Amino acid sequence: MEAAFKAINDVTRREILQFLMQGPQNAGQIAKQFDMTKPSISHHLDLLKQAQLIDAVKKGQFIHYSLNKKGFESIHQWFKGFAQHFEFPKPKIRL
Amino acid sequence: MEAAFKAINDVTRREILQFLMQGPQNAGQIAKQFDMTKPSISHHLDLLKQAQLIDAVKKGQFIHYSLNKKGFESIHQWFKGFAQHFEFPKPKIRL
DNA sequence: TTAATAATTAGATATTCGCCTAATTATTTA
DNA sequence: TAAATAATTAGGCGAATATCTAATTATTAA
Repeated sequence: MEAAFKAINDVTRREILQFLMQGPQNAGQIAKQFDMTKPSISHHLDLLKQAQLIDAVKKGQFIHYSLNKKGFESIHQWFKGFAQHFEFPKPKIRL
Repeated sequence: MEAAFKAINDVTRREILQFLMQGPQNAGQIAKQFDMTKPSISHHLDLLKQAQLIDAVKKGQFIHYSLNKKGFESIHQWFKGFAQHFEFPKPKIRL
């Protein structure tokens, strides 16, 4: 969970996730979307993978990246409690 | 939104949010929960406030902190798109 | 088997982050 | 009004982060 919070705390990585909503893409296609070097993107992909927010599958010399449900679930898990809190606030004591 | 992602990317701040689910608390009560100096906690509270994840109301020499729906909504907003992508079970709660 | 392509790993650097101690501001109490 | 209490602000420091260039690994094509 730690890794997921860390991963989404960066604009570029969040944009990579959004881009991947269009479907799987290889590292080069992803890098092309950003004004940033490939090594930098590669590093971001690594952090997203560590957080299980994306999956990587090697196909020849390409690596196809796609969204991975697991990382999102761990964030969702954390978030759920607060969602409930706002729906069912502690009753205020009435005198 | 930027501020919210930043704010939740820290264990202490996430624990502060959890503690506040019990209800509003002043800065001293919050600081007592953690093995950390008051200035450090004060800094964390500031970041949480910037992210609108908490509210601060001064009552005499005390400042009462409580959860603020707005910050959570901004996270939810981002998350929603991915939830749809994965078709997570629809939440019973809408923020 | 050499060259080209896709991507990562390594190393350096500037910036941000989290924590501390010391000082300051604001409020209440003696 | 002076002392005590609650909390923040200021300044400093080591660790983590984001980015770059250069080098490396792996695969495909000539």
